[in-house]
Amino acid sequence: MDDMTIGQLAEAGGVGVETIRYYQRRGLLQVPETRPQQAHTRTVRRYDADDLKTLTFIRSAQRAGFTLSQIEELLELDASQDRRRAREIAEERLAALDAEISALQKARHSLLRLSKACADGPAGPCPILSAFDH
Amino acid sequence: MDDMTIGQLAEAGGVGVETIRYYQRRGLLQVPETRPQQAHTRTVRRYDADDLKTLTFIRSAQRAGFTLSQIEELLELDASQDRRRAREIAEERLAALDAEISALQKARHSLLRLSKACADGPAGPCPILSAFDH
DNA sequence: ATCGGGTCTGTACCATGGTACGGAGTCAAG
DNA sequence: CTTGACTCCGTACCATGGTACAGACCCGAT
Repeated sequence: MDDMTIGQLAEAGGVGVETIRYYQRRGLLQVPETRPQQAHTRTVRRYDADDLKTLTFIRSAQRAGFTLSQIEELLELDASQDRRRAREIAEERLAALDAEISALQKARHSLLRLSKACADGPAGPCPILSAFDH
Repeated sequence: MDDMTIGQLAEAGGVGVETIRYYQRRGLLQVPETRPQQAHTRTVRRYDADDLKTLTFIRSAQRAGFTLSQIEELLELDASQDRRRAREIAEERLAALDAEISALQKARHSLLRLSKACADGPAGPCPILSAFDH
């Protein structure tokens, strides 16, 4: 888990190498120092379990609907331990999430009706354009 | 409701004029003929209730998570009355919707836990980075 | 000592879903 | 018959979240 190359980190996090570099460019993941080791210089960067944890967090937060900008803020809050703001953000997203969930559930109902209406056999209507007319 | 200008259609559909033109470019809304009227030519295009219905459908279908390309296909299916394919698409989206809903519900739980953990007062942890660790 | 595969840096490009703008034409009201 | 608002058309630009090079370099195995 510790001391990975970028390729191994990507693999472990289930993303592509380019995605990691992109997160680094955005400032979501920091770029580890390329510490010259012993006598001869070392130019490949190494990543550890903390980096993987951050990466995993980023992906989960994305799944929760946060944008990368918001995730950036969350990572800063984690560093600064600003619990008030953290809570605020969580609750905002929570409210948005509830709205999204109920919108999706409405859509789900409409699609279910549509799918039934368009059952096989030539009879009856298959009113695509009216599918969402409540 | 009938015989609107593009601005009125946009207003009625709750979108911007540019959005309508964009949908036209994408082929989701057709561009009405600029029928020369009586003696003097008429160059502004006119829209009717059917156009509004299509526009409304597009927005609803978007809310249901369809992409504009999929919506394009749905509009074609509506024209051709291909009920088998229509049903297929509806059911695919339905399955995706169920997956999305349950992902959002998981996220919701995580955020709820986070928001509670980050309650005011200095005590206890506020583990942002671990918020989604199951 | 060399070869293949991974890494590094920078820059370019992609899809999606719009949004903005310029310059010309048109339309209805005063 | 002019003015102001709206339309038309083309083209350019935007944000988001990546993805794809190219041209170096480095590193471990053979």
